[in-house]
Amino acid sequence: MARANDEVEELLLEYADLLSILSEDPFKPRAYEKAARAVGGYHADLRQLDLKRILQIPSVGRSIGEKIGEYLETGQIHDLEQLRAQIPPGVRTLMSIPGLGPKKALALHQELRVSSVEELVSAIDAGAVAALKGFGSKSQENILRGIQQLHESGGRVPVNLALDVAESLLSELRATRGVRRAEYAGSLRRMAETIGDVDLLVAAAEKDAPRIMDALVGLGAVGRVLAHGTTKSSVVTGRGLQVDLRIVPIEVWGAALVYFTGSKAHNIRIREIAVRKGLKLSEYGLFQAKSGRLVAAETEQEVYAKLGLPFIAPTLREDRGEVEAAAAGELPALIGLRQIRGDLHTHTDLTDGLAPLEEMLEAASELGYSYYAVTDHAPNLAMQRMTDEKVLAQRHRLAKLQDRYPKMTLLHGSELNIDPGGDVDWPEGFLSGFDLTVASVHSHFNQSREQMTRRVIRAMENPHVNVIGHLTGRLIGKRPPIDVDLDAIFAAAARTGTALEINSFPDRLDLKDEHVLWARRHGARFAIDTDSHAVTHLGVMRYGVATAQRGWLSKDEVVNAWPLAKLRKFLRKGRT
DNA sequence: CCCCGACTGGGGAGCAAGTATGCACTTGC
Repeated sequence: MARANDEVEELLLEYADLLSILSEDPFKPRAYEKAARAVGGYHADLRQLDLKRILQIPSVGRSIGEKIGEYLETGQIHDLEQLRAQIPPGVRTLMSIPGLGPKKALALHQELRVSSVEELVSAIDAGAVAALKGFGSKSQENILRGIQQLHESGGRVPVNLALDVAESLLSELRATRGVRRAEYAGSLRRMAETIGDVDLLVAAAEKDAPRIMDALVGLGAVGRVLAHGTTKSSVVTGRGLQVDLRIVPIEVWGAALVYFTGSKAHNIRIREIAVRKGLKLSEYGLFQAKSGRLVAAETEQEVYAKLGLPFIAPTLREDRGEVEAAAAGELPALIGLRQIRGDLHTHTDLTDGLAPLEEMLEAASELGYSYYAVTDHAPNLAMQRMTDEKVLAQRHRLAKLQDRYPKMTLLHGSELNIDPGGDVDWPEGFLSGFDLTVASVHSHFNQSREQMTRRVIRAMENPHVNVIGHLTGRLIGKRPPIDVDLDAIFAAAARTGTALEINSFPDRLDLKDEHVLWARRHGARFAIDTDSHAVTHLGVMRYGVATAQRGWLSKDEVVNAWPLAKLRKFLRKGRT
């Protein structure tokens, strides 16, 4: 994705890392990190901004602003090149090994001339690392394990997998004597798209803590124990996922939950508010800075309230402006799973789904939906072997099945294929026979940015295309997103009355949270769909809803949270 | 380095665990 913001974000992060290795001042790299995130998450494209406007981006001051300007003009940053000349790229990679920070990475580079992961392994094998001050045999073991872990998974797993692990561990912990409460926190509670490690939080009395920790490390799913303390332990599951457990007194449950849910950036932000109010916030509570008197700790609501803020939903806690919005009383009324009235993108075994129509409908009706769209693939995706006759027969069958579901309106649709030129299956006359259509890119992913953008916009301009399915086509960890001008597409979506899908599949999550945030600024509408190919898939809706929450959506912006009449009007796209 | 509230400089989150070291430093959250 060639958005200048993303490029600059990456360069600033690299600059921050190199500074943290070379510089004594810890605040300097932190300033670059903060600016990097601010630029990456900024709504406007850097290339459209002059220096004056760039300086208006929060956390970007004179020095960083000039570097951004230099990059936009010349394609590189002189100061960064200088740092790169001092530190080989491999040294930065060393810092991604768990247990190795900037100080130790620098020591390895300076003392042993180690500048890559491979060289580090050789140095350990040769016994050179053991001779180094600050490294012992245990450090070496940890480093070697860290390298292995790094190679195995890139370190992160899809959110659904982490959730499964967390829920099964929690149910065992909750059955342990002395456990008053047990929840997951961290990026999982914020429902980030991938999870690096699972954070579990348990409330228990101090005397029970050692036994609970022993219970955790003894669980069947636990493979390796990284740390085993009385209030804090870390283990790795058999499948390589790290799980951290903290035990806190029940009296400070709320403060601890806030703290361990994060994000780090959100915590720093609310801590700053505390400091300004003469308070001190930690995982043990909110205190008067001077007297040390406890102000709040039992519930998250109390902690936020004493900071002068309403409760902020975990999915918003990314320091994307939620603290400011909360302070101003302008938090969105977030969409919730219960507000979803139907699914608008699903398949059956008529094409590549696994379950017959009847089974899908039965499962959908059990979810309490008030409408449900069947959208099997259209003929142009040849491998699906769809024909006009088959799809018309399905429509007839669906109409007959409607009698069984007095509370759920059955909608007949299709997932159309957007061809390289932006055309879709079937002429207008045939398309008008559907209640709705979803149109998606399924091939020719490598078109130029211009072609791809034109292609998608052309599809949106079709009066019979209602939803753009999984816009970027990414498969997390497998296939990169297509290269398109998202800004132009989001604007066209709003203009043409075409909904943007939030595909709920955990390996897609497409649009992703940042795109949702971006698209809603254009006034776009969204459809949170499961793209179900089996009965069990209908349940992934929760991940799409979480993504929508992370994109600040309220039900007004989500077409499948609308009553049927309002949805139908939207689907007409201004046609009469 | 950025931000803020000043007016030329101060503060930036704070804690536990682990490791190596001899009570301090690094890392990670």
